[in-house]
Amino acid sequence: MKHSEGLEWAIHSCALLAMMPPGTPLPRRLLAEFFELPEPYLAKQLQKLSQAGIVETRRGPRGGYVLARKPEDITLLQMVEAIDGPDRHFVCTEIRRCGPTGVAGKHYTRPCGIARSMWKAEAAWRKELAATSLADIQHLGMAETPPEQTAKAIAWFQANLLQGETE
Amino acid sequence: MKHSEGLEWAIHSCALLAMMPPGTPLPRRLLAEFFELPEPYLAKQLQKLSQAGIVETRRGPRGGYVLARKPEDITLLQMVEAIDGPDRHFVCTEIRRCGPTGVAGKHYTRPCGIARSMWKAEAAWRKELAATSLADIQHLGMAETPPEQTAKAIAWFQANLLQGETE
DNA sequence: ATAATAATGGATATGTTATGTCCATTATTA
DNA sequence: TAATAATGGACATAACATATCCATTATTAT
Ligand code: SF4
Ligand code: SF4
Repeated sequence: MKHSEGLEWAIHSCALLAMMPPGTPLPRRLLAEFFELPEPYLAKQLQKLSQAGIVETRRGPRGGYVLARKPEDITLLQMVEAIDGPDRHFVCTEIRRCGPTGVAGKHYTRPCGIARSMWKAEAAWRKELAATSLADIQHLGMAETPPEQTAKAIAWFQANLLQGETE
Repeated sequence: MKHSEGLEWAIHSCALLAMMPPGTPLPRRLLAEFFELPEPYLAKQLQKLSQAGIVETRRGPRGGYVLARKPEDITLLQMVEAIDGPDRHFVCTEIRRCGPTGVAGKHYTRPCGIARSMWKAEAAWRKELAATSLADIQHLGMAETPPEQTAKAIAWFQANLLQGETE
């Protein structure tokens, strides 16, 4: 019971896209290089973000990924569900119809106290995620990160984007 | 990202123990038979519950598992952590020290906005689980389950317990 | 004491999912 | 037209959940 690593990568990618000046798509090659991640696998996560409508893609030269909406309009829940799916974590397998005593099956057809309690807790989790936007995450990060840090990262990307250009 | 099936079994086992009249230990053989689960694997989950101090064990004939505390004093969180462990679901792998730009590593040493937002949501989940007791779960279930259902389950166990006796 | 019951914990096997890689295709731009 | 870049399917590998087995220890009844 832990989140996939791909989720971490996806959120980080979004956070990066959010801090780039608008109108500059980042190709996944640079994203992978920046984080030192395996590019083909990162591609999977970015595809999921794309399918979920969180990022937009530009194909061809000077293409890459851009946020589809403003950071304020992208919630943590949307990113999490894009990668991990919308399914509940606690699954009721009906555990052989809740006991062998025949009658059981008839009456336990609706979710019982166990499932509902677990799902209620998940709802609290989702609510918190839905209340957090990508912009909120940025602000939290800013409070701890010196501004020149952000500038350096942006500069790195712009330099590497240009490199492909001039050669 | 979903809970192990073992968790479902463990909670169900606790719920059963809770509705049994006190002082009657249930051997795992009957628990497994009741739910039609593989006994050796269910044993693993019960061992975890035992190690966590949620159930107590009686070895030998007429032995089995009993709740270690009153249902009001056993929370859902305790059961979940007994099975799935206390670790956080979102793990920060430091993702190559948060970027290649050298400086990054120095400043990002503390959890950033991403990790803290994810962990905040998990805290909400845990809080909800901690606020739910085994007794609460029982009451929720009672509201939907006819009383004769419970009686039948108890009777089934007592009959099977006696069976071993008389032979 | 002895035999039977029952949990324990280590070792091991199997299956499923997450992780990682590769490639042919499509779309876009210079 | 050539180069860039995302897409999606197929595939390989690693990690983990699930499942089984067995020797051991503790307890109770006889
Ligand atoms: S008791 Fe509840 S959680 Fe368990 S199988 Fe039945 S409906 Fe599902
Ligand atoms: S940015 Fe935050 S979540 Fe990501 S690796 Fe750094 S501290 Fe961990």
